[in-house]
Amino acid sequence: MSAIAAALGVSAATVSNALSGKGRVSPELIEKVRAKASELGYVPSLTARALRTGRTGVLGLVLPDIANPLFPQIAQAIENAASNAGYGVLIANSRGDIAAQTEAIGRLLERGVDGMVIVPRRGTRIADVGCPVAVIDTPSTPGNTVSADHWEGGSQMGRHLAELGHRKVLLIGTSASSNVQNDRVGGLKAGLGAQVECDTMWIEKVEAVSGEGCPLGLADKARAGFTAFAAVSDLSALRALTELQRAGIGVPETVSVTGFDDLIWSAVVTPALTTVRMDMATIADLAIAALIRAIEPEGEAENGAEEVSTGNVISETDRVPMQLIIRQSTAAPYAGRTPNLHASTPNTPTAGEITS
Amino acid sequence: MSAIAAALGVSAATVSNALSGKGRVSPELIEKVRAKASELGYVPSLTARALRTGRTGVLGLVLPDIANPLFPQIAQAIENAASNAGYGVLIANSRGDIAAQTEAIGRLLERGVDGMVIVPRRGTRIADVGCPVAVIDTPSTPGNTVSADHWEGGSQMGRHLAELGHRKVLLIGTSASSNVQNDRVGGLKAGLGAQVECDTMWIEKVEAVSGEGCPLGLADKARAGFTAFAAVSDLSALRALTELQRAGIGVPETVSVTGFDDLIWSAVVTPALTTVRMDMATIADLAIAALIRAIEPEGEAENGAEEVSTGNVISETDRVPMQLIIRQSTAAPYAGRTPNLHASTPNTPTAGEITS
DNA sequence: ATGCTCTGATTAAACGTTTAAGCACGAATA
DNA sequence: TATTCGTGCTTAAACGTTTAATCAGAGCAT
Repeated sequence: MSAIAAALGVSAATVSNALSGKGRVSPELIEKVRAKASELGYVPSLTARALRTGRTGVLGLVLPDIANPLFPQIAQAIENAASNAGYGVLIANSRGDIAAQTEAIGRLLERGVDGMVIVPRRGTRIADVGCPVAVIDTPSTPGNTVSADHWEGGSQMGRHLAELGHRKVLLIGTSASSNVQNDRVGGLKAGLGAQVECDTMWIEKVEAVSGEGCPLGLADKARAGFTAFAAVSDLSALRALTELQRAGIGVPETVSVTGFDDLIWSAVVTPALTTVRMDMATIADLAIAALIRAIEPEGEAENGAEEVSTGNVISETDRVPMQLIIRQSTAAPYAGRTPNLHASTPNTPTAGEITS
Repeated sequence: MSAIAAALGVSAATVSNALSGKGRVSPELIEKVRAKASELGYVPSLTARALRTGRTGVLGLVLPDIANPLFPQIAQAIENAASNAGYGVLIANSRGDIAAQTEAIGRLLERGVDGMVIVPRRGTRIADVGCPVAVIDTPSTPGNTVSADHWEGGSQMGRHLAELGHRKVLLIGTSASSNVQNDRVGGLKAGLGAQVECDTMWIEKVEAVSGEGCPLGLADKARAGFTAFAAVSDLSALRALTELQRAGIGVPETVSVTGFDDLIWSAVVTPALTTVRMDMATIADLAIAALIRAIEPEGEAENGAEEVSTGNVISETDRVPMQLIIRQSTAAPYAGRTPNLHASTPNTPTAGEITS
């Protein structure tokens, strides 16, 4: 920057003003400065700027169990939204335990992030950490900034299943302590309506008894009359799907299987999974926007309130709708009441056809 | 820091020296400074330090298609290794195209990262970017810093299959232009040995003809005598597994299916997938170590070479072994020559057993 | 006693910005 | 004609460190 100033015979301050458009600089000079800057290949030192202004232009992203297959989607969406807004993204993982989570938050704070988005480990509440925080969890948890409307997504899926004619469905979740899973289950039940019988299986509980990775006994359930298995995540859906297939139970001819999140493999397995997808892009946009609103000084806020708020930030809309994606893993139940049984599943050839 | 200096009646420089142990400070004073520092809850300003020293303590991580399900593993391992070494990790995604990749690199550079680890989009070569770079690709590509020994992993898997008695196996990859997939295929062929017949199917090619997500026609292949389907990634393996199951072909009783990478679902599907896992933790450690070696001034390098190198950095070992994980999706072929056919698959009950 | 070296500390500059305050000058106002 | 004002720029301080250079004093050999 001083090089530009020297080359043009002006002061460094003027160059700064010219480039930022803040002070009073003549239009012609601004042009000359711009020209010289790009001629010299000037890139501002974000470090120096950070030191002076106290803002680093970096946001932290803390994720719970990083092994979560949803992570790529989230990270990508956040990174995208942040970099569109001119911010960088520093990652930190709070693998599992709460101690690691607070430690990760501490590390981000030390690096001077201007704010952070946290998708909390299930059940944890984020205390005031000393910088603006956007929490992505589920609308029903207090302190949530923005998230997918998991309840409504479940309800869409429930209606889909009910409309197909299912009257006895098994809901499958992993952990009963997860807010988002509970919301999804709640929505599912609501969408299915009062006239359909449903039961909920929490995988964590059956694994506590029978060991990790144990069979879920889904074939028995099918024999007991369940015609649909609505998992609350695609991973569980995949588990259900393969277990049923292995047992020789046709999906979707005999029973239907559904998931949540539209993970990478959902479209690729046979039969392709019917699922519901969250709109991570707009969730990320909203979260970042809320964060930035808290970070950057409000133009009109003349009086007081100069401090950036240091707690959880809020968004104008805290829930964004999910999208039902109907693929091949759902159909009317084998003994369904719908008359056009086969017509409703044109894309699902029988085993014989698929191998021909 | 000046607060500490004032409280103790010494100069700020002395405090700095005391805390860093660099200058000449009396032991007692060092103690007092330490005490005062923690009493006052002093945290150094990394920004100011960065401005002064020119090093930010931040590493960049640029990932190819961020939707890659391997991403969580990589990100977690890198973040872990970096933060153990006292560095932060800034992420950037080069979704697909090369332009985005160079743009992402540029953004990281602007933020003043001290170095970056790049897992390149398949086929791209990383030019000198102006800071130390660790490339994680595959040992056979030039410029690679460190990576899993994909070839050797393939060879392990090949031997496993050959030992089980398979004599005709189908290799399944997605893209023929991927270096790591080619290495895996090469290793597979070598491990299978000369006496087993094998064919390679590139999914990208069949999808170019039949459309994305089309059936792969694997049942036909099974009927044509292939007894094992060795995919070069777990995603393809999953696709193969479900397609075969759907067609009523038993895995592993009739044919075996294997994958690569031990992704999240591999252990959870039925039958659990036999696969080979890469040791991302030590890969990340090596990459970060190599990077840091290039970044931090060598203690003994008195003369010249003060500049940090600005190109691809090298590691003492460029390949780390993969680990074969044998689960339930592999067994001797139905018509195999091995006499103890059933004894070799104790963990794989038949369909009838699993549903009892 | 004088000069030398070693020790423990201080001073001051520097990193590259931003920004409040000041200054000179010409135009508009009284 | 004297005062005020707006414009276009400069000066200087500040952000919080690090580090080279300097310095005062003590111990020690000459």
